[in-house]
Amino acid sequence: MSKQDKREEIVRAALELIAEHGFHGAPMAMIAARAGVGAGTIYRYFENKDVMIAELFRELEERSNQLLQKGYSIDKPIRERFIHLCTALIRYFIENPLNYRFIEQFFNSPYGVAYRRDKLLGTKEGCNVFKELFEDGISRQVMKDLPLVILFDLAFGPILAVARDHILGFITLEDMLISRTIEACWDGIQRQHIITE
Amino acid sequence: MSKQDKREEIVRAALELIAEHGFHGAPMAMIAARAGVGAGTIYRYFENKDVMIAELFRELEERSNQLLQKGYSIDKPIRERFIHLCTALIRYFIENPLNYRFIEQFFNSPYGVAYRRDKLLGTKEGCNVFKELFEDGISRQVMKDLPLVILFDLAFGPILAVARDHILGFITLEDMLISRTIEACWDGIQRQHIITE
Amino acid sequence: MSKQDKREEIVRAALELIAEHGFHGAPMAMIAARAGVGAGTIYRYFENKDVMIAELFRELEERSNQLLQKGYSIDKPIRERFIHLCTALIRYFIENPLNYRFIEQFFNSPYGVAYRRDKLLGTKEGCNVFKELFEDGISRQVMKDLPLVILFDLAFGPILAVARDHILGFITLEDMLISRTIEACWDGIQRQHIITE
Amino acid sequence: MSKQDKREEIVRAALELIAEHGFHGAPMAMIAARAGVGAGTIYRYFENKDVMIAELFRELEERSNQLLQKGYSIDKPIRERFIHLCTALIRYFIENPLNYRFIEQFFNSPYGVAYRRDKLLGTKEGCNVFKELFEDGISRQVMKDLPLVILFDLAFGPILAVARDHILGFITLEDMLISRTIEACWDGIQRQHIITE
DNA sequence: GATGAATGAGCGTTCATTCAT
DNA sequence: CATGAATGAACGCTCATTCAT
Repeated sequence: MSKQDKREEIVRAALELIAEHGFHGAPMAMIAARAGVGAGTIYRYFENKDVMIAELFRELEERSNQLLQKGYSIDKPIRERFIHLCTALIRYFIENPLNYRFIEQFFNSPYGVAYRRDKLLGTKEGCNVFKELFEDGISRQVMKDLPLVILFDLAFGPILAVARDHILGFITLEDMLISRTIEACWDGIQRQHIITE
Repeated sequence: MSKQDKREEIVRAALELIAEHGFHGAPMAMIAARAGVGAGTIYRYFENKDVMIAELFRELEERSNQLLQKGYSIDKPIRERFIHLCTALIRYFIENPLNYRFIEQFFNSPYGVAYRRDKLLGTKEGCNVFKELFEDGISRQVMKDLPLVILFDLAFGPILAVARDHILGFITLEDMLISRTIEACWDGIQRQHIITE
Repeated sequence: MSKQDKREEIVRAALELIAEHGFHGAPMAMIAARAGVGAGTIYRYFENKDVMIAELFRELEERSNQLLQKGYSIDKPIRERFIHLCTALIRYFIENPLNYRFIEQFFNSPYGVAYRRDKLLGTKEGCNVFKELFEDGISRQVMKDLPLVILFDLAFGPILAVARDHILGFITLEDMLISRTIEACWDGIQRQHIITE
Repeated sequence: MSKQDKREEIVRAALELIAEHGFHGAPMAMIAARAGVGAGTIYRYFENKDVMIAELFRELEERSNQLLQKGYSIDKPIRERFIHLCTALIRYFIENPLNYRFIEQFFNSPYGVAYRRDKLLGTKEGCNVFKELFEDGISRQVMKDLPLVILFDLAFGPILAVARDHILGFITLEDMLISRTIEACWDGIQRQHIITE
């Protein structure tokens, strides 16, 4: 097995086990066993468990970011762009439930808080299409003029929640339902128009 | 210290430590120490750690449910009822950040999944004002005709998210912002009217 | 409940629970609960758990000794006396399985070793009919001229074993079988006669 | 220290401490300390304490069974075979007092009861020379026609008892005494002949 | 005197990490 | 390098004993 393969195997095993059993239910020895490597070997690739988890997340994020970009164009209308991104995101979660579960674990942990702090407040910019979109949406007066953080919450709150509920089997998200859910999110985010009875 | 006080201290200590460090970061010995009691004492009040956590959640839930009901009337319009409940909920979280953090931990754990399963699918009814409200909203054609689970996600997703972000210091939710956020949630949930440019 | 009654209840509860679950499976709190007294109360009657167990044994021994003496006469032939005592002993065990189980536990523990040391080597004499019987049997040349300890083992070894196996349900000791078992013990202990084909 | 040595050390330490202080008086940490290994190391060799004890017993049993078979022939007379086995057994116990004490502890515990149940009632046959011998003895009308269980008790009851008393220092079993004790056991078990004064 | 809540040392067991091979 | 056996601190939990009421 090549060095790269070995790393790949460790990452895969860790993702699976953490997604299935949580951080605390996935001992390093078990991860090593599933990866088909020695327990000590993991430490050649990752300084320790925390670092491994953080790096794993980073890799998932990168890959999912690339996915979101596919077919995405900054030239299309805000609404279309929003729907495109959200749909892609839900699809990604539904098709990769392990990834979803891992990401969920990650966010609901001290790692996640630090990560979000960096993302929202820090200078670690550049990579976030959503941020761009929301800033665009606000400045063009298509979206509500709310703090960015809240727009994020209005979008990601429901999206993560429905993905979770689908994965847990509480609902079945077929295309129509995904679409209607995202429309609802959009309704929450968009600047409301004058309404006539 | 009276028996009731001791239990109170344990509950407070557990809540604090679990909120701060998560279930796994809050060993029984640490909880005991913070409560100012012996390690064995906790087991006079709770059968084991799992039971303690479940009971703690149940108590929080009960108290918060009572709070939500205050000033709530089934006779008022759906929208008003929705805003009342959501506002009360966000306020409760903001004013009791430890409770929020604990509840968050609880939901993001096997306990929480089982709990949600009971709540959403099971027959364990009666206590949930939100469920009532959403069913009412759908049948009166005020809310979108989406599965209950999704309406829940459209409401709680953002609410929990903004509460978290406030508690983490990413935003400051003053009254106006709370109000506007909830309005946005409502926009997502309500059936959209015919719009004129 | 009178003081004497209370003590009685504690003794009964301790006997039952220790017989059923062993010394380590019978916590003081459980004994107190079954006796219907407070946990601290036990310590008014017994200095600690060890002392309680020792005293419990002493009481059982005394009562069983009295039972063995019933209908026993030093004037009857050795063989008859042996059979009388052994039969009474087996009967006692069978009819009081809890007592048997407790005594067994006691002997198979540090207490039992110390007790036996006292009984066999020490000066703590006087109360033991068996010792008298065996010494009598040896001096009258009816029993084999073996060390007292070994005669004890030849008699009690099988008796305790069959009682145990009856209580565990491995055999059913009806009268005939008891009688034949004791005869076999006697055959082992008695001086063997000249044999003709 | 090699892997095999380490296991050996653990087994030795466990045997010693359990023999000396009983199962409950031999904590895993103490066993580890005496074996000169870390506490967790034991669990690399044994799933848990119960399994360790059971396996330890199995190993002792196997070795002692092999010992008993040495020089044993099914073609010799019943009596001779009986004496051979019993002598070997007592010798084994006397020369390995720790093994004796451990085995005693084992039998006087839930493990032992289950084991005996299997051995006596179950179908787990094949390995037991004594059972074979007794069945042979009965069918050839050399031994008393008593249930197998009782024959076991008549033989093992005294043997275990004298071994114990030797180990505890209550008697000293030199060859002659061993021989005479076993003869006495045989007298108890054998079918008695017609006797002339 | 009687109580039973409180104690905390001690238990069996786990697991992130190290390091000799 | 890769390994996986070894480690030991830390966990959840029990229970003999104490002592304020």
